[in-house]
Amino acid sequence: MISLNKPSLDKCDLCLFKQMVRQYVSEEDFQLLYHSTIQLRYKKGENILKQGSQFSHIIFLSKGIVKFNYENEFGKNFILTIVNSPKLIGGINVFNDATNMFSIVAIEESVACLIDINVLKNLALKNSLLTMKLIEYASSTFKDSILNFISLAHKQVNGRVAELIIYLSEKVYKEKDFAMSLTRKELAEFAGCSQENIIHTLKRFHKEGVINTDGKRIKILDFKRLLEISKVG
Amino acid sequence: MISLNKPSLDKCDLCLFKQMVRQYVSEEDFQLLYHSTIQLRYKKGENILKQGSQFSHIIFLSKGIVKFNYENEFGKNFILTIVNSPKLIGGINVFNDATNMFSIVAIEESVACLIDINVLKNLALKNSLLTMKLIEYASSTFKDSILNFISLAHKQVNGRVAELIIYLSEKVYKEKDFAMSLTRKELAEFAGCSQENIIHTLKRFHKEGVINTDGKRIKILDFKRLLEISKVG
DNA sequence: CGCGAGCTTGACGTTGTTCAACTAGAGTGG
DNA sequence: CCACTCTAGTTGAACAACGTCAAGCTCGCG
Repeated sequence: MISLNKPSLDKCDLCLFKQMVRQYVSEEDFQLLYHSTIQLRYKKGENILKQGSQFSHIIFLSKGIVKFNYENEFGKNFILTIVNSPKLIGGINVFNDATNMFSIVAIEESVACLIDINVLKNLALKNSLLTMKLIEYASSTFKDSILNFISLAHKQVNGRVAELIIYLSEKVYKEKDFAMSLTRKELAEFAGCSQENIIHTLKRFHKEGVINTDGKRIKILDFKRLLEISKVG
Repeated sequence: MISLNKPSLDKCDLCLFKQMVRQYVSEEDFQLLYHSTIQLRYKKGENILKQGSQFSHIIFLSKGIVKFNYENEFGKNFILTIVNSPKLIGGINVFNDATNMFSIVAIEESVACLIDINVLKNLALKNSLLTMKLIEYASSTFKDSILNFISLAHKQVNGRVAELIIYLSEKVYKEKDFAMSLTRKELAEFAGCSQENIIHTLKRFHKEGVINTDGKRIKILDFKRLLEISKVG
């Protein structure tokens, strides 16, 4: 965590989350929330939220890309999902005050607003509609992650890598031709296989003319074929 | 679905969910909820809730055991988790009115109360605390399922089967020696491997004296060893 | 220039799937 | 009461997928 700025109201206007909250609460309550929010900047690789820590803030990712990382009892990492801004993250267990199920780590320079959970809870107590909207907002991100994870779980590496490329292209980088900020090791943690297997598979796709790889740059050449591979598994 | 009875208030007293709701709403509102609830009995193998269908009821499983089943685009099934009564199930996307992510299927004769989602929503709108409690209640079941699934996802079959046996023993049947109502095929869908692999693995465990298998009956002989296998993966 | 991190390669053994054949028990109908 | 069939379970062999290992490569940086 590098800088700690009180966000200007200008910046907050760009924040979809605050826009949403604003619809349902009074200006007074909004100001309360605004003053209990801190905006932080994260460098690549920094933890925004640590697995096992106490849940204290709702996080709105206003800029950057993050990974949801789960570490098992043997120190092995799995990437549950990767999401792009702007998005409300880490908000699923808002009303379930437990510890965080996973870490959230910036994989590119990111900016996040940390909204105090207790202040938000107090607002929500006064306002059911807000509560519902919060849940709706938070659970959709969560649901996507899970579906993504389920989908990955029982496919062979070919299918998983194909799906992963499509996911990165469509949901994260929003380009058919993108330069990832993920290492091969991270790709492996995402696909749930060994690093070497990722490399072999990418190379195979490259040779077959499905994609073009050049270091961290991936270009999708034959989307239809890629989709087919991802489906057949 | 066999019988369709209006539950007696007596029976409702046993329903943990209704007990919970009762704490937060007026008797009048509770009656409203009560009259919009139907209680159904399901035979083994019957769908309580179908993947892809519209979300219309919150389900309280008052008796029986169910599986959460996910079917992919090729008709292949995966069991996400198996839960025992009493438990609130299928309630995670209450405020996210989408379609159901998975099917819920009775694997033993079960009884469930279907609570009308719109009536509940109206109550929740008047009562934030209820909303929060609902979320809390529903998301804890969901969270467990997910953790369970993540844990299974990246282990080898040995570890997955060991974990599965422990799970069934501790969370579902609550005995070290239990008679499952699951077929080998279902075990395979739970562990995410082939039926034959399940059989081979169970046999190996049997030979090594870790468990005793006799058809659908499983007896854990060496729990410590089983735990070890499940951890190492 | 040398070092280290990330990446690549191919060989090899292990794990897991598929397939085909077989067994056992339950239900059915002549 | 026996033959037939259907389903669940079991077995082992062949084959494919995958992880591991060990070695080498490349690029950026001190």
